[in-house]
Amino acid sequence: MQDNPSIQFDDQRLAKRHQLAQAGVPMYPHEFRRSHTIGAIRTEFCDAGHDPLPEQVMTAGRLYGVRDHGKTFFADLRDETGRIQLYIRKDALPEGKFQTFKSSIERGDIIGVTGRVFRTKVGEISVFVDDLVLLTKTLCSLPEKFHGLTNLEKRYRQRYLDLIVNEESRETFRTRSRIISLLRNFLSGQGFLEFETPTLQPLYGGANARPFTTFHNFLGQRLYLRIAPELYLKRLVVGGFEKVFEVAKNFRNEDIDTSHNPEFSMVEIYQAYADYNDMMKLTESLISSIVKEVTGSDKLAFEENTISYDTPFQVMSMEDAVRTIGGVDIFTHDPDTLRQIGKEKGVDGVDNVHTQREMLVLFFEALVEDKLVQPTFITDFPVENSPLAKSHREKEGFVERFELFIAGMELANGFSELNDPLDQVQRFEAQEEKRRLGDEEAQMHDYDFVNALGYGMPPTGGVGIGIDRLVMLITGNTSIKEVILFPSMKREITSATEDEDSPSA
RNA sequence: GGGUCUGUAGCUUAGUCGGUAGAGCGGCGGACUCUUAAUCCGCAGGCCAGGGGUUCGAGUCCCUUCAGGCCCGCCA
Repeated sequence: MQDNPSIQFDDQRLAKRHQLAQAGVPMYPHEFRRSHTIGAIRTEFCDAGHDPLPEQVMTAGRLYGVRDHGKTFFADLRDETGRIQLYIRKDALPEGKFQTFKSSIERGDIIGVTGRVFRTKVGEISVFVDDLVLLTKTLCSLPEKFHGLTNLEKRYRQRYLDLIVNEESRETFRTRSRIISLLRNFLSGQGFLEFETPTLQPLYGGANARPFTTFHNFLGQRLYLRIAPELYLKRLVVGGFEKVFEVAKNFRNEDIDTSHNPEFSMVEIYQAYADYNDMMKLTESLISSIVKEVTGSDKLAFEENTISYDTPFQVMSMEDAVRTIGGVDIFTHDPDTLRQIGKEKGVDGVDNVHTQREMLVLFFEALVEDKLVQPTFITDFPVENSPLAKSHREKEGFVERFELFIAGMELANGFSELNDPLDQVQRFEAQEEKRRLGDEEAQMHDYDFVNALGYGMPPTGGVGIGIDRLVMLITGNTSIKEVILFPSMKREITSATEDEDSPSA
């Protein structure tokens, strides 16, 4: 049976399965109608006494601890709503059931029980089992009951197993789901419409990143997995939808680390007749309301810090941030002096740039970013780095753009959207020039998009918020892999894949 | 890409100076009708991540491959 080393069924469990089959016990019945979930039993019968209540309940779940006392068993049964103890007595079960249970049903199996609720003499609410039925025989044995599964690689690769045994992990993903649903409610409540735009795109745009490339056989054409939904969502604003958003999976062909996964989730939001100030207001109210709703507090611990999500968040221009936090007043120095200062302060890349504005960005990244622990909007970026943002209404050479930093992480990025089609053409051309010079992450010239702008997009504010990082902050996880159910992992080479042509098949 | 640490039974792990690979949980057999990391007695279970080397002898030392963690670089 175990010829294929990729299959990790447990021989001892296979033997039990065989026993059950011989005895004609159904191992994978089609349904089981519960009268109560475990959580419902706990609420409804919380004041049960030592004598079993008259009412019979039917409930189901996975068996965790099984404590064998000879002619009785105590066992822990768990479903999504909670855990409850079963009290199983030989003399209470139908003829033969006890023996079947004892010999062939074990920890990890999924069973349904019929019984009556009571409280044990040490005070634990339990189900006095009158009958039980096997609902799913498991063939893989569960990790140890006390230490559980701690091996990170295994937790990520076999997330289902992590979820079975690690309540904290289950709680993290429950919270993640809740955050996304609150996000949708928040935006819908303000009149935003949710749309879905292409994931497979003939051109990629909306961010600076290397894409994944694929090929459509029928079209005979190369396609890219989107790096951002931005350019499509703005087409919707051109089309007359004034408040739109998309909860989008983005794909970026870049390295993997504790804050980057090749595919990640982002919500992008666009609002007509709004500017970047409005989008900052929207962003902070969205984030702080989700934090409060999920945790019941506006202060959260993250790493060694306590982060306050009280609004308003701090706002600082990039120039001010570099001056007050980085200690360098960029525009009082010429580029050569800045290069000198940069080298002294360990700022990378100063040899490759020549303007004060470019220096500003480098100084910001090196000296300021990771010091922004409390929620802080950094505003007004140099035009060179922001081909889709509108020029600043007051500061020459800058755009109306902001990024939100929390705990040193970039959490959101938004701007007053560029809607002047000619300006957009020039920005794309500048990007094309960068591409020609070998910048693989410069943006592609999207002619259909500029034509869309040619039909007129109202003044619009937009923002993208990283959902994975938001979940990290709210759940207190410092690795993005802890908040992505199935994080990208390198393929394992098993002996099965090496021995494709062995006679095992 | 660089550095560093890790990989031993299904899981959690011990393994000293290089000398027969040890435990707990889980499993199996036995005892036990209010336990909860149940308890007690007994048993089985290991290609020490893979490959190569040094050695009389390697889980242990060396080289290398694979996978993962962390830090740095790269990257919105």
